[in-house]
Amino acid sequence: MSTRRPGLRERKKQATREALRVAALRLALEQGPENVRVDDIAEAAGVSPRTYNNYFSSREQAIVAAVTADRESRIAAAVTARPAGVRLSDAVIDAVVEQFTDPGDEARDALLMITASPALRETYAATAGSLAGPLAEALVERTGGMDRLAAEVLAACVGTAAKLALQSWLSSAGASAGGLVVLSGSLPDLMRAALSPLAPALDAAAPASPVLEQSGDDQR
Amino acid sequence: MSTRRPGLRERKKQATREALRVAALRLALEQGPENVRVDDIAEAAGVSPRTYNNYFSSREQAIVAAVTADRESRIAAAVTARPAGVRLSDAVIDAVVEQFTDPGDEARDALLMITASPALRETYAATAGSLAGPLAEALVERTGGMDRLAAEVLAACVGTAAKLALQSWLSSAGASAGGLVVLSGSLPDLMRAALSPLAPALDAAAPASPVLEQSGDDQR
DNA sequence: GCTAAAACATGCGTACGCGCAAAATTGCGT
DNA sequence: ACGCAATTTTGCGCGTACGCATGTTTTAGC
Repeated sequence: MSTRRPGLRERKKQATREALRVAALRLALEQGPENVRVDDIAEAAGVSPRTYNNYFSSREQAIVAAVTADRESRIAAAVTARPAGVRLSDAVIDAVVEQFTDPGDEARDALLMITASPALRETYAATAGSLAGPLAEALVERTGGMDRLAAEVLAACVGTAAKLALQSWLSSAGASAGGLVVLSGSLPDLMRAALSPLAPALDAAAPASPVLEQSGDDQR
Repeated sequence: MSTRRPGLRERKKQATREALRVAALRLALEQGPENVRVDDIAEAAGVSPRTYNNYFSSREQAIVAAVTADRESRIAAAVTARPAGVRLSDAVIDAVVEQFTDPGDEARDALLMITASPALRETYAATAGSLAGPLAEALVERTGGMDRLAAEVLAACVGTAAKLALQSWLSSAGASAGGLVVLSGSLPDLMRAALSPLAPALDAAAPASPVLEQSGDDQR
């Protein structure tokens, strides 16, 4: 009675998804992203090509998913894990920067590959825009009842800023008319710079109920 | 005394693009969005199917483009056109709301159709996220030298907020686990509500605006 | 334990997205 | 006016995305 809840069916689904992620990443690393067809990935994962598209709607998604995986929920968790005293903006920015700038895993070479392929870059950057859901939840929880729409908006904006930072960092080219210009800088610095314009909005949205909990409410 | 000389070549390009937009919208309205193939649109516009994809990278884009067209530049123009005294947040919010909530044209039925099709809804909402470029330019110009990255970030966030507002407005369904919940409201109100959390960030980013400062605090 | 319902995997067929290279069109110099 | 260079259009082909129908597995109900 230990591993009950997920149900056998759901576990198989997750296993298949995992297998596809792993296979996609491995093949992409071995043969280069452009030389991998979905049929190859499906075959390596032991499923039919059609099944692949039941899990990922594009070839790049599977490869990138192997790196991003559950980053969204990790960020949300990191936000709620911050001590209650720190300002909301600091909590959010630190959490996002921490989760994005720490490849940690063996994903280093994977990130290198993603950097090299425009299609993968775009998909990778797009994942940053998808952290809205869990983060919004975390915002509501942390502020003790922030306006729901405001939380959604701010979470989505954080994702947008992170996405911009990633794009800037990954670009180094294609800065044509109206494009971004400034690069040069480490990813943590760049991401902080991209997120800092949002700090006033985050702090301004937190005043709903300044309930103080365990320790002192004042910080720094 | 006519307009500039974009060159005959460029005019033909715009004409082709226009023809594709019009044809796509007309066919979609007549036969329903799902019953229109790109070949049909291309044929109606008098070009080859391959040429279609030189102008639009998806079937939905052409249909939606007939409605959105040059909304991005109109918003940017509206921002710069606001008198210099008003706060940046008011200028931006008013401009965005004004441009998004005025279908004006005969696009009313088109919007109705877009509302009905999930694929079109997504593409339509995505256009909101694409107003970043011109708007960032307008922000820099209006504030007289805002940080470039900050301008990009804030412009993109305005687009994100507008996109969220549109999605909420267009949804009325599919609010499953973690999704948005409360809707019910006119689009202008909804969009103002979605944009207001960003007001502090916008005002904080305006460096030197020694003008009137009213105590209006729309943020509770 | 058996049966019905639901969910999933798979094959097939259609349409789409786009890279590539040849053909057509336009811009410009002389 | 002519021809060359740049740009655009077009046909072709490959790989992808997905709806639909079917067989198979899992869950639910009795």
